[in-house]
Amino acid sequence: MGQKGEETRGRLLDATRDLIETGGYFGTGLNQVVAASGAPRGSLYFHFPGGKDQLVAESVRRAGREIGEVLHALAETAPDAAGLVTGVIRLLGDRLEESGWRKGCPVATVALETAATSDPLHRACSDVYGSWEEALRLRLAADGHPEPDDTAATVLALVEGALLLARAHRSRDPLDRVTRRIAALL
Amino acid sequence: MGQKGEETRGRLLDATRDLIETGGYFGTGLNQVVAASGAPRGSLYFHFPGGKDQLVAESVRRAGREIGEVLHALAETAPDAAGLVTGVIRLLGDRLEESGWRKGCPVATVALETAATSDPLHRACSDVYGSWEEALRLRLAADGHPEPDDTAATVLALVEGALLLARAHRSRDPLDRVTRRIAALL
DNA sequence: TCCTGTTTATAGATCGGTCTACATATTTCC
DNA sequence: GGAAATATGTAGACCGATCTATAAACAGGA
Repeated sequence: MGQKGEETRGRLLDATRDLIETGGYFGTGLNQVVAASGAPRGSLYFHFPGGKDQLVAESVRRAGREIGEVLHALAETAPDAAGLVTGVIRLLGDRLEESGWRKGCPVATVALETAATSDPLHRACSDVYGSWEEALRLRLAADGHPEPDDTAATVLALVEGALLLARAHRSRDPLDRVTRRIAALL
Repeated sequence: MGQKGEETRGRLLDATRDLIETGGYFGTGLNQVVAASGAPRGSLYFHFPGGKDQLVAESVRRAGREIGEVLHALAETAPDAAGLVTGVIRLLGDRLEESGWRKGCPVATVALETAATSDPLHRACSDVYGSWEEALRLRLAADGHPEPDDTAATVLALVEGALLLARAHRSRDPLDRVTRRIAALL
């Protein structure tokens, strides 16, 4: 495989991740991916023989892993569950605003577009959300929360919904409002 | 304008609405719209000279109005805010499951895809979400809720997030979990 | 020379959008 | 009242651009 090969592969995944976050699965063309990554067209199909689906699925999983790591790090350092959640929202809000309302949740758009059509992509998105929810659940359970399962799902839904609304309105307002009311759930 | 013309126009909007709900803006081709509606290609550009953007924007607003009417009807009949929210979730959940996880929120996918790129589409999505939030806020205020503004935004985010997760997992589970925890916010 | 790992070039389909021709109402004018 | 003129839609072929995917050519080391 070689070092150069791995690097090209990584550049393709990073470029894909950036582009799908803004435009989703159908809104991102492989021409854009090739142009943004600097890799030649054929390399894409060498590294991802499964084509666009494989490329996007791996990008989704990679993005999910990255955010998952941030989540775990915050879960270690935050004083309580409320601090964890508000910390995540602030971090994601900063990223969203700095990117000009382009970068919200890297999974959401693809998840909605492919929910009913593509099995491998649907599975990738489902797995990522599952892992995030599990991270939340663990911290809630460790804190002795009475309903860790339902609350983890609810908090994840709340954060995803707030990110969606923030992008739709191009404003941090929904994130701020949700932050102010989150304590009622925890 | 004529009766026939209005009917063709409506068929185009309905077909578009169905298709974008499943595949989003970029995932829906005008060929599909033309095929599904039965209208010829020329009629599309006669009724929607603004092209795809105008067609989709009007479809989003129409879908938003329809759900808004359901929301207002439920706000009149539900005994309290909790009943209103759980009623909405049950209704949307039924629709989602019956459609094979295709029909969640008719606005969400387009909102995410076009948040940073298309102004008219972004505005249409933003307006629809704003109208739904306002309907919630009015009912919360009428019930004497202490924080109607923040809570309306939070509840809307929660429902949208739960619909997103339900589609991602192809399961009602997130909707059920959120329903069980919603009382803590109201 | 041959194989492995890349890269270029291109194929074939589909995209959104425009064009002209045609059918059907509706209005105008004698 | 009835024909001519105008407005309102319908219909589908067609355009260049772009899409994903493949096939053929290329480089460098054993």
